[in-house]
Amino acid sequence: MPELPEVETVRRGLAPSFEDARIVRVEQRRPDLRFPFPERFAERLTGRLVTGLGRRSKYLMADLDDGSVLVMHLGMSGSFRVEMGRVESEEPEMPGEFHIPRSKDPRHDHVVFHLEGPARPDAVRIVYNDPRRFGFMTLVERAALASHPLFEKLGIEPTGNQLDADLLARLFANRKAPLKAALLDQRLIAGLGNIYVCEALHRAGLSPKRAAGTIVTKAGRASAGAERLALAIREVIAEAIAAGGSSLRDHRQADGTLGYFQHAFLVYDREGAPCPRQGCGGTVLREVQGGRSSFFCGRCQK
DNA sequence: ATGGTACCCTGAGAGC
DNA sequence: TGCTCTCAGGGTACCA
Repeated sequence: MPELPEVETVRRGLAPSFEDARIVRVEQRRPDLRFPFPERFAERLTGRLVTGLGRRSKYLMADLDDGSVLVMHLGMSGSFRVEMGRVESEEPEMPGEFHIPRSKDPRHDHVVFHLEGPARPDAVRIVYNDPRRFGFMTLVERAALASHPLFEKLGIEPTGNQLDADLLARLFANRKAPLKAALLDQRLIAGLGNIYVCEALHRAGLSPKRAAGTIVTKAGRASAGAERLALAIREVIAEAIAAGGSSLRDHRQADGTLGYFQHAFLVYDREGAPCPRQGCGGTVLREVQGGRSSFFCGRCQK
């Protein structure tokens, strides 16, 4: 499901169950997802205390008390759900109790973490479900994280003020790849995906097909477009996180609730709709770039 | 180094 | 109903 706002939403949903809990058992139900699980995966996790749950780009990382980090990526279709108590029974939920999401398709429940922790009186299970199996999990020593192949080339987070027009200009200078491709390049900016790139480009009034280097002036300075783009990226990401991410195809968050940012999409998956920009009058188009759909207004995105 | 493509996998929805 | 086709929020390997 995940771009950065969805992964951050998952992190916040899982943190109360994961943090300060002990992993008492791990069910690893197949040898691989996108990649093989590491050797002795379940064994290395069993007995560990989870000291924190973080996020870098689209990766979730659970810090463990032995100095290792459980790194998890959701791919396209991965999701977690939290189960508490006797979820298999038909007992009605207690009033005011959490909604307990049942598995949509238990065949794709690939990993189950059994936890004991202080957050809730009941034992907790965290279940990873991933029909397409583009997600993966691995274990990395914390001291080796920065130099790990997954992380060493990752670009900056599109949150906070670090991403400004000048940095964007530096990253994109002289690049001939389209803006769409440059924004999706995780080595430049880490965490953007197809939806939020489409949305940010529309907000900034920039065409996804325009060469990335053209948002830099001849003098090597950030253009007005670069200013708008940096702002648009930070805003759309912040708004999406605040909304609990986007829930496409009924994809639920860890606590069973749905994010609602999909209702704020201005162009994504809106081919043929009138451009929502005031006074534009254009139409939202869909064109494939690099094998993925770009949604944009052909009139106001230059 | 840079940019483009094919491919990994399953499920949902459209069209016939 | 059932078939076939296309598409899907990601990333990597490999090519020119």
